[in-house]
Amino acid sequence: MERIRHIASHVKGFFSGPSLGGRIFRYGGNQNIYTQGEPADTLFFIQEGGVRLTTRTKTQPSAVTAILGVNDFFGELCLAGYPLRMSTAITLTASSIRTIKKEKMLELIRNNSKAANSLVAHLLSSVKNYRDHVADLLTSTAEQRLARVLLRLAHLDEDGPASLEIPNPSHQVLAEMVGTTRPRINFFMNRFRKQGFVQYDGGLEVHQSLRKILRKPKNRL
Amino acid sequence: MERIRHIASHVKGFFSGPSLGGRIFRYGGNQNIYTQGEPADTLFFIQEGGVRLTTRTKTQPSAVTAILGVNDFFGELCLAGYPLRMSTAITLTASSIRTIKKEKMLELIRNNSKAANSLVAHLLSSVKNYRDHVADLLTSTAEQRLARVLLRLAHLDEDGPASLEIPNPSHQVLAEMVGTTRPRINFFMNRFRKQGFVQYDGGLEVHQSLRKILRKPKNRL
DNA sequence: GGCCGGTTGTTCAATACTGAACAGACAGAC
DNA sequence: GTCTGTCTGTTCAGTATTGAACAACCGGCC
Repeated sequence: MERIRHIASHVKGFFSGPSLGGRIFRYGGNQNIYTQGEPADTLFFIQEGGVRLTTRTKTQPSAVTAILGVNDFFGELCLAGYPLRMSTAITLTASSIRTIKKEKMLELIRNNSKAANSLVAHLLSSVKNYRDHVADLLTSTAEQRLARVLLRLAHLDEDGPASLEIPNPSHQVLAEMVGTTRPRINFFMNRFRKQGFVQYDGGLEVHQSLRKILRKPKNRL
Repeated sequence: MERIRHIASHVKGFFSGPSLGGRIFRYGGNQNIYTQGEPADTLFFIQEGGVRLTTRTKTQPSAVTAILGVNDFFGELCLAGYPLRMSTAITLTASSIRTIKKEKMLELIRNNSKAANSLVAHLLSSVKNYRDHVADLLTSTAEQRLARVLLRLAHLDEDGPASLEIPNPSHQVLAEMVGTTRPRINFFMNRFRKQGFVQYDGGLEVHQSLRKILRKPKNRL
């Protein structure tokens, strides 16, 4: 007799099933889904593609707080009663995204314990991701953070082992993901190219060898 | 007739009630609760005091990924099936902390929809906090991040309006919270003192005027 | 007393990063 | 075509930050 040992992957795919009845929207790359400050009463669920969440603050430049892929939620903060979007959601690539009305979701998690479990599982893994991201931001150099962002973007299309074409974000957007300036991004990208870690023929191609950067200690030219 | 509009504060205090039956432990300041890598099968809930979560990585210095206060959870990742602690939990001040067995918690959220709601509400607010933290790390200077950490620590004892005594963390720990080096912390603390933003007589006293630092643009000596 | 470990205070050269500026490429609008 | 906007590529002076080092202070301990 198996006891339930944890909330986990056996419910992870729950929201990709057809049981939700929400509508599905298709977007091109780099398209706005919602904007910070708009009224918020729906959640979104990524069926295909990728999304970035950007947060503006008063005095500071804007920052990309999350890079999301297939099976990730966003806009979920409206469940906690925030009436307005806390960030701006923009697609990274062509995406298909399911919308779920907040009320429908609340009803689901009240009446369907599988749905509740799935939501909790997602939120827990989301918390873990953010924690890792914070640890990364506190300890890594800008170069390493850029490497991580590129590898993350590459894995949104995950398959090939050696190298991957990725959605082509502008240096400005990369700067907001990494927390640095555009010239700095340009500088690092050139260096990555010279070292053969990325390639630039039409699209951008990220090699797995870029992982070397992550292991590099903080010094040296 | 009121419909339920969101999961929120009406269930936030749920876990501070006596209904859980978990044991309550008391700790002094700066005491280890659990260590990264240990087996994980309990959650913790802060009744009183404060806790920091620290993450070690292989090559990098360690980083403080969360500063938690009253009514916050930690150790919750075991619910998602991680068998080992992903970080080290250490008290900031004398604290009283309720432990809840993972199995008990799973049972609770299956059978008690109020408990499930409370957990989801907590996780959502946790996600929001992490998002804000990430945005902060991406856009602020080390000086501003230190100011934020000090203000956050001050609010753990929240009451007085003008200035607050706070638990006295070493410069080394502050460095791990801010993501910089100890000499840098020392430099900023001296500057804060000269500007009258903090005071140092026995304990550390943080004035609300420290908030000015948060509004300061990036330049100038 | 002396020793120890952990702390603060401080210096410094080497390195990382910012912000502003300017030029060229390219694509769509008119 | 030309204008406009957005992108890459690049330079640079000024500023911020690192990492290592050394001195001094303290509390506990033997």
